[in-house]
Amino acid sequence: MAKGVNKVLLLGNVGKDPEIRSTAGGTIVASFSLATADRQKDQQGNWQDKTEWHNLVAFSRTAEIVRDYVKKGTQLYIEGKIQTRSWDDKESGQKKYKTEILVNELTLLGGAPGGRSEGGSGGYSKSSTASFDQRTPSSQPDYADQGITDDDIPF
Amino acid sequence: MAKGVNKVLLLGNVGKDPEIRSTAGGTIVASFSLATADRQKDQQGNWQDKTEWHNLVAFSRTAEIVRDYVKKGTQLYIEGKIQTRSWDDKESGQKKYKTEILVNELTLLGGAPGGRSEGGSGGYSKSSTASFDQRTPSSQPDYADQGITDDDIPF
Amino acid sequence: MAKGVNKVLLLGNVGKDPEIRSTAGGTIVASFSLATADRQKDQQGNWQDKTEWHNLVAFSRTAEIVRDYVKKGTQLYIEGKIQTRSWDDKESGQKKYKTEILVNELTLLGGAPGGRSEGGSGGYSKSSTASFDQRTPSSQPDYADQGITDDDIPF
Amino acid sequence: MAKGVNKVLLLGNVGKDPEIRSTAGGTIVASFSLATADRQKDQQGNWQDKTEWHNLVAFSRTAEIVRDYVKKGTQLYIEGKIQTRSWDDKESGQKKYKTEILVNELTLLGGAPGGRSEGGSGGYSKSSTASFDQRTPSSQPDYADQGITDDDIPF
DNA sequence: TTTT
DNA sequence: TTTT
Repeated sequence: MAKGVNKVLLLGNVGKDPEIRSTAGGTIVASFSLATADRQKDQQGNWQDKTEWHNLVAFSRTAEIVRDYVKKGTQLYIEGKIQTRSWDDKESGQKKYKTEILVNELTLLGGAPGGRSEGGSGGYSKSSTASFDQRTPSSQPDYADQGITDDDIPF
Repeated sequence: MAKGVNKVLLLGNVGKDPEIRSTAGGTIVASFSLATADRQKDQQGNWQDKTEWHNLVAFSRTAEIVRDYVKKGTQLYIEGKIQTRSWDDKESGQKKYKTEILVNELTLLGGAPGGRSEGGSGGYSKSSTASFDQRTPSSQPDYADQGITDDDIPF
Repeated sequence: MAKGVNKVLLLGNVGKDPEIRSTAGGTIVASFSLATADRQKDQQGNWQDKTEWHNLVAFSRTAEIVRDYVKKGTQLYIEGKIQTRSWDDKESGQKKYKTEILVNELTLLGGAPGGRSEGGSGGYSKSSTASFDQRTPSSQPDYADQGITDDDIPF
Repeated sequence: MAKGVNKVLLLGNVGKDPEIRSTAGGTIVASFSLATADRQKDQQGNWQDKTEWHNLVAFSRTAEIVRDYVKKGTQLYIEGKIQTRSWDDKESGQKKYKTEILVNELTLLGGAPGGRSEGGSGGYSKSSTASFDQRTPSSQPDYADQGITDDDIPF
């Protein structure tokens, strides 16, 4: 029986090809960003588009679905929970925080140019080595860097 | 018509008395933290309680309700959206991020020791000047510090 | 300030072209059905698809969006609330109930064959006169039949 | 992987003591009604309270929690999905429909007069034989009446 | 009645 | 970094 509620619902487009890793214990981990577009009125009463970026993480079976079906541009509906991880930045000595959405459920909506029906055709690679999230500086909380073990997997 | 979905649902207890401020334009702003309790199985299969803390912010009418009815310990259900603000830390020169929940709707559930019907009796102060969230270091993004103007209010 | 929560989130496909009407007071009303697909394990442990049908109703601005962009097959995400209307069946004298989702927010996801960019091409009519929902017998609760006035519009 | 979304979130108070039954296969079934209060403006611009009643059903472990902790007046937050069952009314020969919320998750909020900490003291009985929902006429879809077998349990 |  |  739940004691509280911590639920997030997002519908938007994936910013980059997901990054797939494994923990020492063999659990698959998928990380990716999702953009949600918002239409809101500005001070002048004009409608403005505003994009909010979210950091998402998925484990195990959900991570496999992400690995197999999700890429840059994919339109996605997800349900998850908010989690904030913290760590000590080695450089500055400051405590740092990263808020992520742990994805529990996921519905593919297609919608991407060259979308999921594309079949992995040329000029496209899932094993992108490009840095996934430029917002996070060098001292970012990488699961590996933090010596994440399977104790940290939330189930 | 919405172009995406960015929705958060939280049910939990308020960590401290909310902090109430105003923008230069006179918009009331309420900031507070909310703890959501989670029960999940650990590696040994035992149920573990885990608390997740969320930073919430409310504006205008919703902020007034927070000011008038919400305090430390209040049990609350809220709906809102995720927003991440960023700023340059003056000390370290690093870019910093703070993820907050912008509260749109709020349902009071009572449940606080000496709850909302108490009427602000002794030993208790809403105008707490104590640092609101110890997790955030000295270089935290204060709306005032960042020269927040009414252009930043999201409506 | 809300006193309770009554929220519905649906993502699925529209079953028929929406039916558009107006109240005596000129409020536009859109009615349509939405199918949500579910995948669940049966007794033998096999995955089974199951479709659930929902009756949706939208008013005013939201109804205009439905009228202009939604048709048979459109993939849609909606937020709304559950409402059950009741009336006395003239034939049987029994009290009858119809549960509907009052749509507050709506996100178009395209996805229909000959989707929303089609532009109303041939063999297609919004002003379908076909009975909208066969599940409801002749004594159905039609807004007009019930002498719905603008007092009944929930805002 | 989900193919659609069918999600309901309710926060309100239980109308009567839940009705507890078992299927032939031994699955526990709990049925109860939940009232959600809404505050909305009427035509004159005055705030009006409006109560919406929902029929809820829970199975297995969730039904046990309902049996053990939920009674008339209990304040509850639930998550579930909408399901409409249909059957042929033996009397009138008409097809009838009943929309229910299948409860997946449940958070107790207490709040009831003589609430969940009461311990089942006198003058109070969970095994109420009183008709559960007066809105439903004599030809209501009872799980037993319909010869519900364990094939009908949705998992 | 939808859709994949 | 996405998308329309």
